Amino acid sequence: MNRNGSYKTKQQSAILGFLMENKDNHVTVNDISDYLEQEGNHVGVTTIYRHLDKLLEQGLVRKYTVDGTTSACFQYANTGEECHRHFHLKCEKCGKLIHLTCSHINEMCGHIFDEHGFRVDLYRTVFYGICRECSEREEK
Amino acid sequence: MNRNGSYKTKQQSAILGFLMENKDNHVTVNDISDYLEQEGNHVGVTTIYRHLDKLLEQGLVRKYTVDGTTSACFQYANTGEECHRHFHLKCEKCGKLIHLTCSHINEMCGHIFDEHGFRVDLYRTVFYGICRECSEREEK
DNA sequence: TTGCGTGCAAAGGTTTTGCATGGCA
DNA sequence: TGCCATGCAAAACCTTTGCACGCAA
Repeated sequence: MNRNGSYKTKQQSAILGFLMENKDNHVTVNDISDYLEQEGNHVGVTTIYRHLDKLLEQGLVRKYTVDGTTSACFQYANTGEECHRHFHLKCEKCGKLIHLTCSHINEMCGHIFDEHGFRVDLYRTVFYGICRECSEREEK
Repeated sequence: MNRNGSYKTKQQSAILGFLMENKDNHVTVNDISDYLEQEGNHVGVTTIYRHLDKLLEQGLVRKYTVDGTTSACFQYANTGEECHRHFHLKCEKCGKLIHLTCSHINEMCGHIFDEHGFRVDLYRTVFYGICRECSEREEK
């Protein structure tokens, strides 16, 4: 980090710190802004966008958009393999976004690639459906 | 169509017509607006957004966000029942929509339901990724 | 001191909402 | 006639850009 003449600043480490704390979830620029504000640590959104752009270039975060949302989602990119198995379930009833780690998914993506030549991008893919709670609520 | 007290209008059929003509590609609100304008058939963007919302609810179009673009993409969706049985791959490079029937996917959905209580709606779910052709093109 | 970092304000773009008018049935 | 549909304008958002000032090294 901090290559070719860039400075270390409080804002930078605050943003990166929040991203790392939430490495299991994606966050929006608003999430970051609100959190820092709440911490009594105001950082302008401009600065947040600019840091995210840099982190993106360095490959330290991933950016994606989830269907049905308007703003971009960012997530700290851990280098572990698990993140390739991390996928998203979106409940169409309550809107809840579920983060799930499951080896079956990985297996299936491998199959799709081997058999059909299509490389699935799990970061971008969201499974729509009905979550357990909403299913149970419906049955009554 | 035209259930519960909705009217048929020129704008409606113009929009749907354009979507159907371009069912192999995704289009943006701007594409629709520009095309209709060019045809001497002005339709306000508000109207386009409202129709797309309705069509989305009825499952007649799909909505995507493709990385690197700012505006949402829409694509006419086949209404055939087969679409409930197979699943969809969307190439992020060329925009192609691939319909695939594969037992692995059903197996995996069964697993997600059994293990995680989440009932996946294959009709609404789209797998994002890169298709074989675009992969091969990239390698060069 | 030097030059990048910051943040406000403003601009640019997409999507939504309010409201008066138009048009289908 | 009774509603829904339409479209303009304006608002609401998200994101980027310009510019003066702040701050790390």
